[in-house]
Amino acid sequence: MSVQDRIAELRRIARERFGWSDLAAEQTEAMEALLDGHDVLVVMPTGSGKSAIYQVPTVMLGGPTVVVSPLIALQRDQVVGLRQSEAPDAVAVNSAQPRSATDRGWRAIRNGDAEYLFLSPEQLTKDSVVEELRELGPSLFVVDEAHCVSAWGHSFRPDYLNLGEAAERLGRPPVLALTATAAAPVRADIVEHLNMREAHVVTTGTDRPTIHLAVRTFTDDSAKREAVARWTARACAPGILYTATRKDAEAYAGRLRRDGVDAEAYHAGMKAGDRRRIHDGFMAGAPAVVVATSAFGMGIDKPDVRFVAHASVPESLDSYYQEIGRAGRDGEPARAVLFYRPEDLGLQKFLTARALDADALCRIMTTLLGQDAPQSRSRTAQLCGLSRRKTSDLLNLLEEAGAVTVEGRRRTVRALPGRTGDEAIEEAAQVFERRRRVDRSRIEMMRGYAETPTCRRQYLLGYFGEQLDQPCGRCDVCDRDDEHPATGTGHRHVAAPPGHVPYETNDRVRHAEWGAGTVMRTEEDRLVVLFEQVGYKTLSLTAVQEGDLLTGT
DNA sequence: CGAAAGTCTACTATTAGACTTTCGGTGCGATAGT
Repeated sequence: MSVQDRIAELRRIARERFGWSDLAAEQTEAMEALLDGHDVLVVMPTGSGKSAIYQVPTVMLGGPTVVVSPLIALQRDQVVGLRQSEAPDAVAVNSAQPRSATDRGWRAIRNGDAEYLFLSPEQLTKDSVVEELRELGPSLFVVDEAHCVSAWGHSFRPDYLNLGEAAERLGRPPVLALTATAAAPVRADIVEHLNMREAHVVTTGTDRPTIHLAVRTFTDDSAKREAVARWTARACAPGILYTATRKDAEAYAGRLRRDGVDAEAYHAGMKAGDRRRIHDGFMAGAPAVVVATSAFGMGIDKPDVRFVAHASVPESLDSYYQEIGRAGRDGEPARAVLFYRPEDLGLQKFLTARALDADALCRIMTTLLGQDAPQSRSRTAQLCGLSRRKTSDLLNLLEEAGAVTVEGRRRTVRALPGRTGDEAIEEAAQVFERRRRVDRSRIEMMRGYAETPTCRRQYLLGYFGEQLDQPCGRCDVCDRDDEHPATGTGHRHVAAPPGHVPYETNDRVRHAEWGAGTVMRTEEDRLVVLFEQVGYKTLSLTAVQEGDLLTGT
């Protein structure tokens, strides 16, 4: 089939089976790459038809498509969506449904009555699931919300790091990773842990131009709280107010209700029933405002969210952009306001970079070295007298450090020979230290956004590796400069004349001390470089040039 | 890292201030009890 014929066929399927009158160039580009057997990483805003990229080719390929999805609620939505179309049926396999439903699902897939199978990464750690899938010979392996690999894999949901291995075990079909936002280190994490080969990257711009960006800075905590409550009460609903803690979510929701706002709190400590009620209610129009921790949002595809406010900074610009991206999906103007207090960064430092428990690490290593046979993770936890969670975290660390291997069948762990416990612990500590530095530097980039004297959108897009040549005109910094053009501050964020800065975004460079890195953004007098070993660093251009600090590679 | 709650001290009646401790986010799956 010629390229033109194949694209025509994709369009026909999209139209007749899914009811989509057209496909964007990026969509067909990604579909083509998949059909040619390539691995593909797609970075496109939610609502731009990411799901189509696997849904349409599945019809042509015919084999079942495995879709890894982080939340059971999300799986359910997708299954329902597909059932309502003329497209092939979909099923989900998870622990939240009765055994009989799961059995029915497997039967439907085996008989070819359903072509899409949704499951969590945890399901793919079960031999029975992998065996079953291998016999079926899936034609595509899709990881939805792929930034979770990077955001959660390293500690919260470690099974995300084993998806690459799972894909191998079930026959290694082409791998498709989908996400709305992914800065360079996140993309690298995804490609690495999904074992993607020469991943074809397809991306539309990250920018969401109709979202107005603003930051309001405070030194006093109570003044900030008051401002958050007042601003939110007056803001044009519907909207989401993000808080850093559950307690704050409850407190703000209570305050807003007393002020006559139809607001509800939402966080993971609430009963499942209440969470569902508030989620569904918000989608339908009431409550008008949800005050939530980061638990709220994935799967919220509500077109008319008019604001996303943050009562406190999240842990990275990746999360921040993910969260504000839920505003203004209808293309109408929306606002993103960050209520910023430098001290709030402390909580994020605590949450992302707690200290390494060297003692526990030592215990695990000693225990494993003393075992003749490989052990299961939970057995290891038992032997060491540690929680499963902690054991799993540390085992991942040891695995990344190459001191421990996780073996197929029952995913048992075993210490690799040829290394003493001390060496292994030392190397694991280094891996941990590197990750911590990178996490810290990401928090620093969050600080950078909040404190930048230049256009916010230029800063934000620069973080995601995209250059915006002119100030955006739709952020608080640009607004200020428009209001006071005579003060002469307007020149601050005019891009440097071409040739003035000898580096460009995405240039590969090497620093004598920090090693290899990528230029993420350039300003008149400084540049931000993402180093693989130490994370983001802001360098003064004069220092770089005078000290001859960077060499091109 | 920082906020809030808890405890102690001084020193003399009701509380102010210093010091210490605790707590803080995201979900899967499996299991026990209605």
